[in-house]
Amino acid sequence: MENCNIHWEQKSLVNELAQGRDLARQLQIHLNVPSSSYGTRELLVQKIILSYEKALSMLNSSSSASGGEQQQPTGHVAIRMVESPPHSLNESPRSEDSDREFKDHDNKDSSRKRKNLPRWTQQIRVTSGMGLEGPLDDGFSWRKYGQKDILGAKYPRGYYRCTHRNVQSCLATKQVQRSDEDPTIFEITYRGKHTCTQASTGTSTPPSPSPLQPERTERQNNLVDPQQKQQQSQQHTLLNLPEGLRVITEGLDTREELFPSFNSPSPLNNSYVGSFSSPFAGPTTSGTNYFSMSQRDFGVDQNFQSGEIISAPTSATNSPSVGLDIPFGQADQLFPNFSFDGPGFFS
DNA sequence: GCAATTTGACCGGT
DNA sequence: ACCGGTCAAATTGC
Repeated sequence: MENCNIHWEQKSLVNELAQGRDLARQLQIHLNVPSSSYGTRELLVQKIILSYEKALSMLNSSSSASGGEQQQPTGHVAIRMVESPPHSLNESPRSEDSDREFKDHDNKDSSRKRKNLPRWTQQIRVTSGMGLEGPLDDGFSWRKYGQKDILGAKYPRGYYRCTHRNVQSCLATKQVQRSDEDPTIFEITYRGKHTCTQASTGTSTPPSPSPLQPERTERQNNLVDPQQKQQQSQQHTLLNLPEGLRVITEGLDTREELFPSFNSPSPLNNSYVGSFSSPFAGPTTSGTNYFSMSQRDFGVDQNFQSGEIISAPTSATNSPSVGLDIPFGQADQLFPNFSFDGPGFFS
């Protein structure tokens, strides 16, 4: 008897999710149609949100008997995508970065300069209580290779590259800069797509959380340094994280599909379970859309405890090497955990 | 002892 | 010349 009930609920849930997906598709179409009005889009967004909210509530009521704190405990992670200035990317053959190592060898024809690599920015606000580990941990293994004081910036900028750069020539890098105004905000600029297969490393990278060490040049001892400790998960134990994830997509008129999974009927785990969180919770971003997603299906890092992620896709270019890539190829990087490999990371 | 981080130097673009 | 990004030797942590 109970099974029937559960089945029914599952069906409803799937239904709801499918509806949300369809709505999202519609929205995508609308985004591509310039004639589409904001109102229409807004409506679609509302519908999507509603749909996800329903789904989430179903999940909450039925399963998740554990605690029921599926919604939004104390922490939130808000992601804000802001379209960044066009940044005319002239594909000048010669470009900035000094990859001596690569350059010296045989870089003549391979114009795969880092300039051509996709690039976007993510702003993360860390709310009290949460270690910075959370938002700063995006599921990838980064290795710090530099730190620089930036002109006009109060805090130094950290430079990170993929740990597997040498072994797998993964050119992904990122920069972490703390906002001087809001020390709770970290601006993380990603560059390049991860070509490495991290999760498979035999040696389980210890999730060794690097202790938060204060930067030397800092003036505030309150805040911790942008230290990334990533851990690759060999097993995507998709724990249902109680955290709520607020995604603020702002000015996302990029025709690019940031969320390819939304419209791709791929049988994979595209099942995004999400719900809309009441607007009150959100910052002032007017005209932005909030998604609150439970992380269960995203395998989102549990470290995301509280904090807001305000992300802004910056100029991105297709990586020449990966012709068939998603335009921005960032969906999987912005939300590395959302894809397949959930950071199994410790507990 | 190894691996990651620190930190000053170096390099290239503007 | 300045500035941002990277390298690599030294240092630190595990």
